Amino acid sequence: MAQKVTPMSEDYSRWYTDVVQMAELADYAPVKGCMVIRPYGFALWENMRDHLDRMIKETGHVNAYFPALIPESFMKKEAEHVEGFAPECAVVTHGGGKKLEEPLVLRPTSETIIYHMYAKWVMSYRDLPILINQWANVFRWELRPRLFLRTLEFLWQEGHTAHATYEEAEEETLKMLEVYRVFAEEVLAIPVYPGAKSDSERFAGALRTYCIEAMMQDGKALQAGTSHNLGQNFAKAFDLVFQDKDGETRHAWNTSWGVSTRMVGAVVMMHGDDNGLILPPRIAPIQAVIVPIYSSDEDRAAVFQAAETLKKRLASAGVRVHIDARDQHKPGWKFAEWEQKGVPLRIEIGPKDVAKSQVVLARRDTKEKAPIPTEEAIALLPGKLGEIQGDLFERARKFRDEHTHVVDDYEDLKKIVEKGGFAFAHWDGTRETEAAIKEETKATIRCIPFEEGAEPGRCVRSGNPSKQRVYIARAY
RNA sequence: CGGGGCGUGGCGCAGUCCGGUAGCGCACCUGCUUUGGGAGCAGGGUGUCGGAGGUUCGAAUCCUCUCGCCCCGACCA
Repeated sequence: MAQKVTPMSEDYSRWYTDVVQMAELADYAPVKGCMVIRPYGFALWENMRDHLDRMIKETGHVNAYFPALIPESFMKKEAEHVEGFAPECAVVTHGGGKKLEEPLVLRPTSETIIYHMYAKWVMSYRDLPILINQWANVFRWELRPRLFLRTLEFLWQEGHTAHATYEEAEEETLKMLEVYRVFAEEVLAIPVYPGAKSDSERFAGALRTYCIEAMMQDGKALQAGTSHNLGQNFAKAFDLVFQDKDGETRHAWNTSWGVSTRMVGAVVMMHGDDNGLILPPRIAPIQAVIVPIYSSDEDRAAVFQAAETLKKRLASAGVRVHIDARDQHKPGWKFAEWEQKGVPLRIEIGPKDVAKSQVVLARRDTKEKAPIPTEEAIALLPGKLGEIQGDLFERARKFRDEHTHVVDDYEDLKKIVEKGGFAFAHWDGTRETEAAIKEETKATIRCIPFEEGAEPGRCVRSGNPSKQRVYIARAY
């Protein structure tokens, strides 16, 4: 630590990398494209994971674990799936000192092995639905890795369900997208646009893909979660059939949905500033850090006693508190370090405070700092954390709204995505137009919203009739 | 896979053009003074100069090969 991060305005990419490393969220591993998630980063991920896990369980799902090694032949059973994932698969060819008869793929996602197993477990409509989630690592051989955003191995949850009808599968797909929206907005304080992906952005093997799209502070889009209605594509490839009420044998309908450690990157890019990370209180590993200030031994003892008492009382009020008891650093150094690490609230206690039964409270996001009577601080702190959570979301939403522009002119669209921001424009719905836009602007159709912009118009690129507006932006 | 940059104490770098005792900052250790926004002084330890060959009396420096990483562009959560 003891260094400053590159200012966001100077170089956004470097700012991001600096923040991640200086906050000790992650570090580069010896293998290119791999990273180590450090304890502080992992604590953050655990908090995110625990919230989401609860939400997934509350919607009726159970956790299980499927293996990371998948027979290569499985990956080839669903045509689109093979084509989509083949280039980024890592393959194990040797084991036990011998060349394997059949190579094993390190899962890039687990549809194939999971539906193979479901096929064994399902006989009748009474066995449906199957609502399973797993927390796992997956591997995708990315050519251009970035900490948390794109690494060869990453952590995620993947839900895989099987249903008796199309309608039920579609309902499940949308239900989980909504879970993700709530998770992003209420837990991570990241506002998102939910919607559907265009055909060319669809998951390999899915009927339809839905997503939530967030806007980072450089105006680029980040896909924060996806939910797929897989139709019967995998059921057909893996003989996942059941006997229905009427005695007929039918293929099941599947869905899958996932959120990954990429979300950690989203939190960094969404809320951070030039002093480092800013964490939403709901997921911050430490919500309030107490920095004791002292010079003489007597002061030190008195200050620490006050700090310990305060810590106990706050902890019993449900606040995650940490006392920075290190002797080797001066208070100013500690202030800077905890700011880099994004701790929402800092509590300073010095001899003057002890004498007056007060503490100094400082907010990470607004930099506000003021003395406050200790009793009052204890009473108001949980609420303060909630207020910060809300303010972060509002600030992010304001930023996003200010950088989302309704456009009807192609030149305007080019300028907007170049500068950083979302264009909300009409699109004729064709693959050709989408490809042309991408070619000419490096921006893609991020999502087709469910309701907003559903009025007829003319495609911003082709001039052909359009049924509705879509979000277009450059993306991570 | 194309373009660019870089490998030298734990970290960040200088030294390489023009070969001649391997240096600086930070960090670390000890001591004293300090402590309300990244402390000061004194003392101390730290290197197969990414690797392999070669040229030379002598290579971090020159030559050949090689490995790795980072950044920017085409694909992806």
